[in-house]
Amino acid sequence: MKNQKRTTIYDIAKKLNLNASSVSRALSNNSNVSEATRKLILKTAKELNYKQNSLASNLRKGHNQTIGVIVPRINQNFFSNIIAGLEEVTYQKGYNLIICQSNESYAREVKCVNTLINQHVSCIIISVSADFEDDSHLKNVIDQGIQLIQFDRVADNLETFKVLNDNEQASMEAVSHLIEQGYKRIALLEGPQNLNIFKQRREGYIAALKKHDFEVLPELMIENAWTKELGAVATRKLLSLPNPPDAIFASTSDFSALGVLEVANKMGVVVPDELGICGYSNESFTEITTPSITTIDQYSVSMGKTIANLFFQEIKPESKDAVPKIVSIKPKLIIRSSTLKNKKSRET
Amino acid sequence: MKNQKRTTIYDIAKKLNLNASSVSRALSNNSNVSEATRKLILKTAKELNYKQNSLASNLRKGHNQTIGVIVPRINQNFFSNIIAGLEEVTYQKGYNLIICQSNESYAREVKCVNTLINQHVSCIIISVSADFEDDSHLKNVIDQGIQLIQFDRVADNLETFKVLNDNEQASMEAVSHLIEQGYKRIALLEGPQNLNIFKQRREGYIAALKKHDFEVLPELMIENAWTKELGAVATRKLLSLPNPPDAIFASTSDFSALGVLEVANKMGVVVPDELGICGYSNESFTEITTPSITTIDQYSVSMGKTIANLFFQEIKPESKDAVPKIVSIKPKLIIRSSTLKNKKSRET
DNA sequence: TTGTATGCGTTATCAC
DNA sequence: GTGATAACGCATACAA
Repeated sequence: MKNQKRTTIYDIAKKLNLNASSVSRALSNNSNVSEATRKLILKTAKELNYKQNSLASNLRKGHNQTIGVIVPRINQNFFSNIIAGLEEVTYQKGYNLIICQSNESYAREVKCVNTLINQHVSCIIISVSADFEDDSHLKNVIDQGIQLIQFDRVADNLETFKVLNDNEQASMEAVSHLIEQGYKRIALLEGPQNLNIFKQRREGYIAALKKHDFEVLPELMIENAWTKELGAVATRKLLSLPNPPDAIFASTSDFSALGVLEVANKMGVVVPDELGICGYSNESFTEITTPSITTIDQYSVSMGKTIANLFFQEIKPESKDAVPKIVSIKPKLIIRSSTLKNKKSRET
Repeated sequence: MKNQKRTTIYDIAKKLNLNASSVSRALSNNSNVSEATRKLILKTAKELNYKQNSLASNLRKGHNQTIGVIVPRINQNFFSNIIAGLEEVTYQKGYNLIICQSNESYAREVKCVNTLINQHVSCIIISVSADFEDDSHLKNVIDQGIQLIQFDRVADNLETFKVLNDNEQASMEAVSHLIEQGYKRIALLEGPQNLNIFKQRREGYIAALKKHDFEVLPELMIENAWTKELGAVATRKLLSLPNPPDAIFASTSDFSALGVLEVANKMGVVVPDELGICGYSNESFTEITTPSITTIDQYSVSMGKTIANLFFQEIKPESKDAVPKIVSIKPKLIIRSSTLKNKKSRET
């Protein structure tokens, strides 16, 4: 039962004294075949348990109903939601997804790109790794005639379709919210500045401060505070300053914000009264911490759907000239207890 | 730049006045080619930006360096961790993953299986959907000569490689722990009994009760309590019993346990003193709730690796007769505050 | 070591 | 409406 040969269209043809081409036509279900033979063919195909060989079909047709996806980490909420959204749409269209994770490594990202090129996928959807170096591998994708969509973390200078969050706007709203709540010294936890998203969040932070005539204080901006642990380290450092902040915007992630919260709790710093905390991403845990954490929702599942729809509506139809388009999605500030200084009513 | 033809081995051959077969040999890098021509070929391959067509290669070779994965939901912690683990190992081996999600729908699961068969994947790794009906589609996989590995939620009667958690054992330990903590009436929140995992967890529950000479009370076993919302509903029902439980084992998931906790908090029932709570899965939020939730860790990432290694070590090597093997992984009880009735020291 | 010939399973382009 | 045949790009058995 192991190495048996699978039934092909030839087997069906032979059994029915027909030609393989007729079988192919009948199965592809669009060309000219008499209704009678069509039915006969479908019937015996089922009897013989025929399964098409997509490899052969795609080779012949010169294209592949497959889309490649490269993300830094599959099991990170944001990305697994993106994938879920992508999969939802592509499945409906009969397309398959090949998933790769770069593990935040540039070298591995390059390898993933090459594998997907080899696989002749019709599109590559990518969010680049943290140690992103240059975009030659992405240029290569385009040179090979494969569509490219970047999302979230992108190579800025490369002209491709992009689906982005408006990080700057979101960041500005978050900081403005903190200011409106009466916080006076707002610190920023940042991620690697070679990634567009973190640059934009910094810009939003600065813009909000300036808008409200606040000083931009370098000592309140901590560069490498991406994880929970690093968020905790940064918080200890910040709170021991002679003039410590009274709010921390963990623009990198909710995990970082969680690190902030845990340190504050341990040190007996009352959140939100003595310290406001805002995270980024709306991880599910943010609503069940004590207090619950204000954060920014990126609509990740629906973002995944948007990306897929972009492909099917704008890129695939050859009719249109695919002029790279940038879609920007406005994230939403979710206000929770960790920044509600003035309110008595806390949800948690 | 769009519909250009990609360079093939023929292009390289032509340029060097060689035969395509030599190029093929040089690139596949194992056969007999003189070192000189090999280097020459590799050099011009790079110059012409040659990328192998895996479709053609796989068609010719009759197999595919690709593994198909079908999970109920990609963006569920357990499954995305499994996938991350799988991907880690398969990537090292040069294999690709095609990911599909059944969305807990049997009909869709069948479709996914068929697509993967068409793709000629060399192995299908599956955890079946909640409304799993029968295993004919899985039998089909085997009939087509494709390897099949089931994990976590499996079709019990089908003899295939399986990687399982020892749910019964874990469940028994959890309930025993509750009993040892002094809880006297322990309720069980259950999932659909057509899934092996939930049946086993029930059995573990019953075994633990019997072992400690506790009565098995049907009114304390709530059948459909899978989600946070349903967990909450079940809890309200349980706590309003004339003789309510003093502990609840949410064997379905941590989400369900979270529902229990939230209701308890709202009703002013003190956890763990008046109500012990134990969940299942070790979702990241369980350690940051107040109080933190006792739960069971399934080692999901490493389970993914185990599954992949099973394929590469036991199944792929044709030498061995692939006798379906069942690998059982022992989950770990993570004891946290929500069940530590007797202890003064709480971590949270 | 290199070249020749053939086939993997399908679809597309001809004829008839 | 149906059949014959070539081709997609690559790998391999065989001959040279």
